[in-house]
Amino acid sequence: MKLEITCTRAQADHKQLLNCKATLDKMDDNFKEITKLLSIAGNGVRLKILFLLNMENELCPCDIADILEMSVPAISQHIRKIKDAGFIKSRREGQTLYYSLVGEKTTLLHNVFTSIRTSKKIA
Amino acid sequence: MKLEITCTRAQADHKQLLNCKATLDKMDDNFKEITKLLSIAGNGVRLKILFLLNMENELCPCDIADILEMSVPAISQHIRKIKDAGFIKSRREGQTLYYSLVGEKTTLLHNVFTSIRTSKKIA
DNA sequence: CTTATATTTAATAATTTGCTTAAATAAGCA
DNA sequence: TGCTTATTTAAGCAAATTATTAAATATAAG
Repeated sequence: MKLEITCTRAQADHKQLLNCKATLDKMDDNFKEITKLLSIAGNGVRLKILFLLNMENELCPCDIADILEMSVPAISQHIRKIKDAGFIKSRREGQTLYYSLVGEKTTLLHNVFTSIRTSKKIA
Repeated sequence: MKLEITCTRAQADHKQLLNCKATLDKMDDNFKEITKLLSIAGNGVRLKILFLLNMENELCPCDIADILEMSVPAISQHIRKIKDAGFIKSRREGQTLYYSLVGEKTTLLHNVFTSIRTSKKIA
C-alpha cells in the first residue's frame, strides 16, 4: 500500500485518507470476491439465469435458452462464466446437463433474489 | 411475451417453461432495476467508492482519487455513472463537491457492504 | 457405425467499458 | 480582472463484453 497523500485541499483530513487506504487494503480479497459475484450478476441475462435456477432448482441450457428467448450458444457462454466463478454446478443425465446453484456460495445472491421479488415498483 | 416453446427435449416440462417466462415477464422492471444496481456495483473501483461513502458518510472526488490511487478524471467518470443511476447525491462547499449515498436506494447495497466485511477468507 | 440430439467451443464482429490527456466550468482569492 | 484550485467533460484508444455462426464433443438410439 502506497502511503503518499496528494489531495491538495486545505481541509483534507490526511489521517482519514490513510485510514481509508488501510481499511481497503486489509479487505482487498473480500472486495475481489464480492466484485466477482456482482459483475457476474450485474448482467440481465445472467441475473435471470441465477434467479431461474434458484426458483426451479435445476434447468438445462436448452430450457434457459427457451425461457429467455435466446440462442443456446449465447446461454452456454453465460453459463460458463457463472460456472467458472463457482456459483453453479452441473449434473449430467444422458445428453442433458442440468445446472443448479452452489448453495454455500450464495448468501448475498439470496439477498439479491429477495430484492428482485420485493422491489417496490409503483408501476 | 412470446408463447412458443422450442426446447426439443422429450422430458421438457413445457408448462414449467411457460410459467418461468410469465414470472420473469411480470418482474421485468424489478430485474432492470436490480441489474442496474449490480452492474454499477460490479466494478472494483465503483464498489470501493460506494463502500467508502458508506464508511465515511461523504467524500470529494479528490479524496477518493487519493485513496484509490487513481486519476481524478477516472474517478469523476465513475462517480457520474453512480450518480446517473441515482445511488449518490452531491453537496457543494466552495469549490469542493462532497458525495454521499442516497439512503433510500441502498437496502441491497447494505447487504453487499456486510458481505464485504464478513467475507470469510481464510487467507 | 451412422445419425440425431444436447451442449460446448472457437472465430468473428459490434458494442461497451474504462482509462488517458487535454480542454471546459465553476468557485475562491489577489 | 486574472490566477489558482476542484471538478467535469470530451476525444481517443485499448481491452473487455456479448452476440452470431459454424465446427467440435458427447451421448443415445437405430
